Amino acid sequence: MKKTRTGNSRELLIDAAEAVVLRDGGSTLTLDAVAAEAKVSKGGLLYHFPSKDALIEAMIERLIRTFTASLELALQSEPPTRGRFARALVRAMFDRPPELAEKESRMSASLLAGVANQPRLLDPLRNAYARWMKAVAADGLPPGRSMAVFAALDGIWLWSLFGIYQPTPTQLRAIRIVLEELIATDAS
Amino acid sequence: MKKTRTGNSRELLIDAAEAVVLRDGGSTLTLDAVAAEAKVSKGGLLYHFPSKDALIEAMIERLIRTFTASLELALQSEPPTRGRFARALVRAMFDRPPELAEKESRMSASLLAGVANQPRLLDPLRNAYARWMKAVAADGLPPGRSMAVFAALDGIWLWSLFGIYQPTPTQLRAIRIVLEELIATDAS
DNA sequence: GTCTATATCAAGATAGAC
DNA sequence: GTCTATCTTGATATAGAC
Repeated sequence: MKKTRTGNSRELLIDAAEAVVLRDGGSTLTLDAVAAEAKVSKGGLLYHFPSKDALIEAMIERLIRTFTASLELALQSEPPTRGRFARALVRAMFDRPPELAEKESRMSASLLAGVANQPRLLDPLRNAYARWMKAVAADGLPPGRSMAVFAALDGIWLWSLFGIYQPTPTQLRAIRIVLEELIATDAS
Repeated sequence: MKKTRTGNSRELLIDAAEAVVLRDGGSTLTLDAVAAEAKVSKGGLLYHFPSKDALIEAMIERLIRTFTASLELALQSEPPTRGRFARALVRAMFDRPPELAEKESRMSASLLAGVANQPRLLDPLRNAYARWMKAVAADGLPPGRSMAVFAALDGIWLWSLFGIYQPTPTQLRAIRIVLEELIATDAS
């Protein structure tokens, strides 16, 4: 713990930024709003994050860390048999506390939206996916299965991200069963 | 053809807006840029679309119409057996000319991004999904199958939308086969 | 490290002439 | 229906004091 640095302030500022997005939506993510939320002046904020992009990048990285953590957790309790990674993905997506999932959805949507035109900011996400896709490829199932499961989960995520469609709990259960069968069934 | 109205001008302006987005990205979709592209003044543009939101809404509606049309086409050549809608979805997504798909992806991403904070503008998309989900529910397959297929297609779409991950042709083929088997296989 | 004050700018929208 | 000119706002970022 030698290096406290400015690390803690940064985390607090990211907290504030998240609070703003969750409370008022992504379009209100302005430096003023974040500074106010953190009870800091804009100058103070800009000391830690020299630009708004830097702030957004940090928010994205935190979001990825959070998801990665719950994926790791799910992985640990999966037996190392074929389809392990796919099973962990399914659990990480479906078994997340609903209100947490809802928050992360809104956060993700706002960030994706704010960032879609500056592809560079999505690099951390791209890197994360590249890693996951490697795991998918090494998952031991017949070709395409794990990736199809991954895609389906991301499809549901997309619907929720932009409020495009809200599956009922029954529908979600049905989809989950289909995906789990896809993982469990032997190649045809 | 009695009502020509301002319809044609509107279409030309939407063409221009699309051209701007495709050439320079979504963040450059400004009234000035669209007006310049259409060789019209900003005032002229605003005569037809009283606000930028109105323009974006029209762009979204056109995009939905386009996709709906190719889905209808795919539907027509599918035999009316169980899983018809799911099969049509698969074909509409996979068999689209690649460079067209790429354009539509970029368009969609820019529009989604610009609009994520004003959920009302996504209403046309929500309505379209509501219709499709009805068709999915009536598709005749075991519960969750058609919807899982739909989700998987949208997941791949999401990856492409934001350039998150680019599946190889081999991977795409493998996924497609998995999905088609999911549609064709009897309930387990 | 944090603050205030200010520069700068881009963009949406309005008004009114033609 | 289309144009020019202008208003207004809201946001990023900088400069420099404390």
